[in-house]
Amino acid sequence: MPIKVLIADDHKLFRQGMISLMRTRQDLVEVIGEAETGEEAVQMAEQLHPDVILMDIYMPEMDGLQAAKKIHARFPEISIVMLTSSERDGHLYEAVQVGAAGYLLKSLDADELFDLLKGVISGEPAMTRAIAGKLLKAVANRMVDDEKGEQALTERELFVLRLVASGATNQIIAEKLSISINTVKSHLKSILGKLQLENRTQAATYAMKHGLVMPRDG
Amino acid sequence: MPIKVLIADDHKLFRQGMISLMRTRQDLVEVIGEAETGEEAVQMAEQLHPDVILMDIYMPEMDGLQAAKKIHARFPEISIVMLTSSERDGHLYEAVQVGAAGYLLKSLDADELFDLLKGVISGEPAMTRAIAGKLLKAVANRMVDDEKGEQALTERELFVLRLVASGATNQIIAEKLSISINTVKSHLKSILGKLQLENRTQAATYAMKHGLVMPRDG
DNA sequence: TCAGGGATCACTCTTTCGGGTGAGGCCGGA
DNA sequence: TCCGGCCTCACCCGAAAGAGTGATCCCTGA
Repeated sequence: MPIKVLIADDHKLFRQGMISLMRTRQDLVEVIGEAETGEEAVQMAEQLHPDVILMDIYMPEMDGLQAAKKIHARFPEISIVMLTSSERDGHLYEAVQVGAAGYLLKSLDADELFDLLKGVISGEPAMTRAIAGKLLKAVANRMVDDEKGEQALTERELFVLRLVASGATNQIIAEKLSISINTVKSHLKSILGKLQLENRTQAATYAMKHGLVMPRDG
Repeated sequence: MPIKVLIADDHKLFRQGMISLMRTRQDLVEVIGEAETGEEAVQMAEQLHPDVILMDIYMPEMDGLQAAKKIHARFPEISIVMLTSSERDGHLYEAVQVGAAGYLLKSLDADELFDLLKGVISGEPAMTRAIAGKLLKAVANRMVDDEKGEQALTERELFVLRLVASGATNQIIAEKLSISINTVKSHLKSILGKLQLENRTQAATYAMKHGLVMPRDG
């Protein structure tokens, strides 16, 4: 019995390509559905109960990480494998946190993908060595950070940081969050302190590097 | 005789998917090669002389737009169709200027792609109505020639931009380049003008998005 | 109950940005 | 030869940023 796969990706050409590819390995995998948005992915996961969902991150309406979170909460038996072009570490970490069973890049080879899918249904994580290495480092760094007493950013600070990265001035940020510019400065100072940065420009590049911003192109 | 196609995209899975798709229409198209980087695309265009190149924009080493420019200059008979997920207008305009014969989104349907490819080899532009509409508007607004056209940064400006993205202040940049802070300001003003940005923070995120900064571990 | 952290805000002060304007030297194309 | 772009620099000025200090309110955990 082939592995039942749901493909969630907003690029129709990519979906069609994957379907065409998987048709060459009908013994192993069977695409039982496609979703174009995160919303659709959640609905189809409920209706079709696939074994595995190949989920992109950038999708309209609801991104793949949010969709994965919802699906994993309701159907933990479904293995969700993020299949994306994003090499942002932040996306990887978030994927792990929302319960993804794997994180693969679209630069992967099709045969490797098939191999990893075989493992996934028996509970193995689907990821390349490079990705696994990143996770290890992250865990190690997290421990080091904890010992150092380094603090994570609060929700509010993350929000401010995202806006800073978008190029917004403190005044604009204040208006968007309906708070005073003094508060924005206060948050920003806290951000710079926690991340050991010197100015908003460094904060912006930090945010980009760690995938805290979601550009709608790529 | 099928249309000879070269696929340039850094995502192996996407390339394999496209090849698998095109194999279903062997009467119409034949994939004669793949390229993973812009560099490779230029080389393979020279070696293989395809009829059409399906070119992604984001690629390592050299992006698709630069590659298209080089290829078009040397082999104007090759039709270069940008096949990307970028809905950024700037990319579209730039594509037109480097001589691309078409601009398509990956959200396209495979059958539509095949139809458009048929037209391309007889000289028709490959684009959807939505894209064509954008171009019309741009021409009407004289945006292509007047504003979006000349947005190429000079070497000096690129250098300044990279330093801006690293979080350096104008003073620091001036010291690193051994010029006065006034000159740095002058360059930065020019950068902001060309890229239609408002401040250095936006310039920094722009630099990150366009890979102008050397990626570091972290 | 009390300490501590988070979110909010005010006020001051110095530095940095970024716009405006103008200008000189250099170099390559029309 | 002249025009235009590039790189360089200067001065002015208002706006924005960022450091410093202190304060209030709320919530949570020891």
